[in-house]
Amino acid sequence: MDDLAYVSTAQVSRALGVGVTTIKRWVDDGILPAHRTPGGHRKLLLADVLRLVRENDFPQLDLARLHPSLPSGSAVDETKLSRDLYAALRHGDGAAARFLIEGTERCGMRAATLADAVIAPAMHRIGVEWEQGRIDVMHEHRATQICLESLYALKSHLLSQATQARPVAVGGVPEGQLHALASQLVELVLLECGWSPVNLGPNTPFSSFRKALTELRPRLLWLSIHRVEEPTTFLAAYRELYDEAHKSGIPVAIGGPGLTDDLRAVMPYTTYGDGMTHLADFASSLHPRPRRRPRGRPRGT
Amino acid sequence: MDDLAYVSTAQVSRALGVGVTTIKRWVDDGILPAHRTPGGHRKLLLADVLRLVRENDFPQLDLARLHPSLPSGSAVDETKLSRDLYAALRHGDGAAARFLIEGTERCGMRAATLADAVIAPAMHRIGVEWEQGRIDVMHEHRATQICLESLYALKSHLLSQATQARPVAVGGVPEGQLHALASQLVELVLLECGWSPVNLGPNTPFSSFRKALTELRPRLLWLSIHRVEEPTTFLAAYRELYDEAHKSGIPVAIGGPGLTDDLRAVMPYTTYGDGMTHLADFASSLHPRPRRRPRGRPRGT
DNA sequence: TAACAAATCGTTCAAATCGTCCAAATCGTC
DNA sequence: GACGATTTGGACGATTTGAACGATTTGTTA
Repeated sequence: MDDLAYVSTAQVSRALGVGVTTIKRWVDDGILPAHRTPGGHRKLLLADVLRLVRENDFPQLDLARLHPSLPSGSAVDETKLSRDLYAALRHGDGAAARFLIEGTERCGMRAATLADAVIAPAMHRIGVEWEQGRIDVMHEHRATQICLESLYALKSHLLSQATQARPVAVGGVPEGQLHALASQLVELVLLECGWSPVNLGPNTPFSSFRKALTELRPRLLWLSIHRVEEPTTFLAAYRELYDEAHKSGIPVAIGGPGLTDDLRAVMPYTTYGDGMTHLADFASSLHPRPRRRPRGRPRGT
Repeated sequence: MDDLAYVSTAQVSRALGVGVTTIKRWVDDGILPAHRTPGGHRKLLLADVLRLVRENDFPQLDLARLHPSLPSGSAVDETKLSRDLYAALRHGDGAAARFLIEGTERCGMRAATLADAVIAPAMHRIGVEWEQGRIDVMHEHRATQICLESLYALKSHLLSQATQARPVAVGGVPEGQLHALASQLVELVLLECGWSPVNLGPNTPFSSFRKALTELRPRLLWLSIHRVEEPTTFLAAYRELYDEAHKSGIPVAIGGPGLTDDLRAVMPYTTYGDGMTHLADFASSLHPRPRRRPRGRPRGT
């Protein structure tokens, strides 16, 4: 993996839940191997720390803190990540999948990219294998549950950093629709864009969305359409909802594989996107986030 | 955030009202799990301590000494908690609800108690208000989503204490059923009882449960039945599933408001419970956790 | 290149924890 | 209630730990 990853004494001390002085002493006593910079700073090899911690019974508060935040950008191979995630989901390895998905945040990957370039391809492959009869619905459900779990964990992370007043966005999956995964991804993306998403979840009637418009006064409405059973009734109910949103000046973002070209041609909407990246851009344009520049030495932590 | 995940033997001894030597002995006897520093100091995970306090009836003097955020008094008023949770859910205050639900873990409350005495009553009141037309489905969905989110966060906490090999349990909500909340609670309860739950989620066909039996070889199968649309087809499919589980010696635990007395009278099952406390007891009996040796003189023989 | 903030260095020293001993308290059984 | 087995917890010196200090190194910004 990242064989050449160095970590500092402070990082290790935080990860293991002991004091910095103790880490220094362990290095000096030869318990932990370390290299030295010409100036005398200790540089511990990540692999050494992990190995020693696992082999001996060292305390391990949060080994995840040891993983170096890769330089944001092209250093992360999304294709490989997606393939690894697929393999983990295929075998029901929840721990591995969680590690992969939650690791993307540390790598600085955007939630929209995680959705479009990692999770979507992996779940698509699962779906294809299911259609081909090579796996059971069980495997697809298990994979979905594992993804959901990881997404909730990511959301929890983002929520803990939530700060000022955020505009409200409301959305969900209309009635008859079951797939909660997409809506959960939307929630994550909007959260990252500075919104305060209210996910009404799967199987929500159109009337409830209208109710939410008047009660929550959102500045954005999203709908995830996975499949449309009866286009006629769907269209009628949707148009009613859209009209009400339009009257209040609330933009409506729709997406999902249920929106065929034919269907979309007769649907009014503010924006349509076949991916979360599009949604993220649209949401950001509605509510541009203030950005700050870090000062000093923002490495590590 | 979780900076104080590790506690010392002295802290635990003060919190539980026992001597330091006793804590050390418990660790050495494997009653309390702990890591060791290279110097020999024991490092106890706060979560491990809370779990043991929760599962056995350990003395619980003052948990606040373990962590400033813990409540000073050990008496937790579940009724008040449930009422507060209801109010938070009713108004869509996700942050408050999360705080209440996730706080129960720190109070040493068992997951089953959280489910039966806190979440179930609160959601029941929401359901009643909905039936009376005083709130919309929207509010019920929003409340469910908020609960789900908090439960996932709790699960994440429990999962982070990755332990040894655990027996596998499989379960979910059969086809046509949408309520994921109950199945999520089951997952949490089983996790706390030392199992490794695989939740197949809502809307899972009976055939997939059978598939899971042969492929995952679980030692427990759970089914959450929220509503039964067509008793005849339901019964036929269920019986087939039960027979297969029975042949393999896998116990079947069922529960949920969909199981009326009439229905249950013609259903075979290993155990039925109208609450998570019952399930927790049953699961613990199947897979007893390490306990202290019985006192007194060893039996003759 | 110079300036600056943050992180790390080496050192000291008080506090906490270790392992071990043994007496007192507690429990199950007779 | 008496007995024996077991658990408990205080005390001891030896060891480990971690916070504080000023001096130095490191990486970014101007």
